[in-house]
Amino acid sequence: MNESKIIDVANRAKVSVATVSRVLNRSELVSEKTKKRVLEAIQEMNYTPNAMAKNLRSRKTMKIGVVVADIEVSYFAEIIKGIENMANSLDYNVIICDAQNKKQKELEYVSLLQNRTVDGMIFVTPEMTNKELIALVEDGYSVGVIGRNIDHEQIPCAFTDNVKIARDVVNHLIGQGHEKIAFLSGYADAIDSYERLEGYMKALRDAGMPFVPDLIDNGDFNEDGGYLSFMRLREKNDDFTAIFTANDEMALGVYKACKQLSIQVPQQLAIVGVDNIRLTKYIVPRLSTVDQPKYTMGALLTEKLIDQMNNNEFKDKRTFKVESKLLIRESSMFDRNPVKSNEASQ
Amino acid sequence: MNESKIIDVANRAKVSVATVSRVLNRSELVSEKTKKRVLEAIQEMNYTPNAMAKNLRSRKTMKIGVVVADIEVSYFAEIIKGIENMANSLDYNVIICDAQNKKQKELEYVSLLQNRTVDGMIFVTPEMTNKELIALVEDGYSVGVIGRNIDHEQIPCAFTDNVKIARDVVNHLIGQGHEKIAFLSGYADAIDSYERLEGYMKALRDAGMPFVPDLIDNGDFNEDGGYLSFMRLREKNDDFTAIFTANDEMALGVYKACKQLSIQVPQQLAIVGVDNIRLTKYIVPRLSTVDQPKYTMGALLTEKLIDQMNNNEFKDKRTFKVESKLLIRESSMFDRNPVKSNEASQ
DNA sequence: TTGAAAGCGCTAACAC
DNA sequence: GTGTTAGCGCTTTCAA
Repeated sequence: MNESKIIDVANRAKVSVATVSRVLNRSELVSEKTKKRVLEAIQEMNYTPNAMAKNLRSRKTMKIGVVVADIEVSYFAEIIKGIENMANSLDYNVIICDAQNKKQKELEYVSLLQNRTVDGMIFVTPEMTNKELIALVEDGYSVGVIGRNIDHEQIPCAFTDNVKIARDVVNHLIGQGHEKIAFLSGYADAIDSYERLEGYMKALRDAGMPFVPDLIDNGDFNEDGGYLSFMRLREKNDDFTAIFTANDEMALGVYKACKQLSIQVPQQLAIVGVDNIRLTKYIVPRLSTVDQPKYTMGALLTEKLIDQMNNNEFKDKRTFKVESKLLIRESSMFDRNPVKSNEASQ
Repeated sequence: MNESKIIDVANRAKVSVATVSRVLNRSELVSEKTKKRVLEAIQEMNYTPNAMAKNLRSRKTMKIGVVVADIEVSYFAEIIKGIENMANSLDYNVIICDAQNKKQKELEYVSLLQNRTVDGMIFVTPEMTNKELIALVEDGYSVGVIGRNIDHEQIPCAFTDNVKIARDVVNHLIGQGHEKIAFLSGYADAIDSYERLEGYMKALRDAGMPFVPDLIDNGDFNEDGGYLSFMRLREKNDDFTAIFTANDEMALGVYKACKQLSIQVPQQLAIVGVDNIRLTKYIVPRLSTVDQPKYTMGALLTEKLIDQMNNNEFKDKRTFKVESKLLIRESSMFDRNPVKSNEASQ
């Protein structure tokens, strides 16, 4: 165990602790000669600064927490990579908090912010409400959000245009000749669900198609929820020929149901999801979906949040609206002579 | 921001800081009446203890770090869940360190141990060598390992019997009538690779089958590596009818190659992987694999490590060898009249 | 350019 | 059962 402390290094180098601290943190204030002596002492003693003491004194931890709904879902994993790489490059460490889809856990993780274990926190979860997040910020904590846009001066946000995503998808399905298109929403109260529903309705309206409430149901953003929701949908109305699910996980549930019910995809039912999770390229038929630049959202938001925490504000933008891209694959492309799509391999 | 500190609470409750500290940490030492007053004060002031100060003074952080090779791979994600749930139940927090398959990053994360950001660290990565890990422990740090067995008194380990895994797989393939079975290894120097190779050879020997070096190649535990390795294998020797890949990711690479080369699975080539990652159930044909109780390994090891860090040693076992289970699915089961396997849905 | 010394907020002897 | 107080190891004024 490394038991040596700054005073030991100071003694060995025949300087004061202040000087050692300076070469560690603000070495430009120390003469070359002294610096060299101190560095040697550090080396010889294999000294490592105690982060706890340093954090306490400097009132910073150089850590940010990231609360995700479920670490296993690749949508989150990729965002985390973006966050982590950017944070590391700015000398911050990242604490990943896996809420395992439990709101209770998310709330517990908030205490890491409150007890100063982390300097700031990024939420990538639909569970925390805008109100709760705003309350945290008003309390003085640094918070960033990925996946939605919260209208608050001090909350950096990275997100995609959900309305546009939904419109793109529905327009694509209409273009394929579908006239009855179902929509499988996430949690009814999640902002994503709401915005995607809005885009769905707008696209229908633009095409002069009727809006049928029976063609809509709420899942809960995961596979089982998608399965159950699809089954409910069929009870209400079973003549739709296409379905748009608010995320890929729910689309997997629809695949499962289709298999059980011997429904051919895409011949009898076209399916399109959102997120472009890894699985979508491996299932058969491959799932059409919407790719969100997840890594980019994570990186941009992190850069902004850290900048804000340090009061630099050199990035004047608070929000980052990134472009999503519809990826048309076999699940929604019924064509006996399929052309090679330029997006087929993405 | 919560600016109140323990002295403020003490003043408000008309007690000393020591008493406040006691109700916070060892409340059995405080009278009911006093405790109630203190708790009220805490509530009223919305006080949260400063973790940095607490950590510094108590020389504990109540955090453990987990270094994984790649957070996106579901094999790691599930282990993390096991670690996290056990740790949380013992009042520890978990810092996940995603090495993104870079050894350099893993080394950087070791500094979190050295600077006391975490009390202990769990390595779930083939990259760190036994030697490096032992050096850390000899230096006085608390370290646990998942995925292999390091023969050192102070390193708790959770792992499966890799030799048995390989034997089970190869025996299954032999049982299916295969006589030329290829083996796609991971990194040549990873302990997993070595042990699985050993099991592969033993199974062949037991069956009186020849060992053909040309039927072996080294991938690197990921999809692309599996693809490339399979291609090399075919150059050397293309008459094998079955292939055992040291993990599922590499099997995915083989699937890709088979698709390109129009090789039918399992009719022309049977494939079996290891890990039972989520994807294996979604690809077509579903991949036969070996399930390791990942969640259990994470949980058991964490319990032991934390116990050891606190010098309780109430768990006398240092190593946890958990049972793996061969899951036979369509990728290795060529049968025109397939029976419903009891494991088919796992 | 360097050193002395005052804390950061908390825990845990030790005293009562 | 409760209070007093000395640090935990570090950074940062302030003075030299």
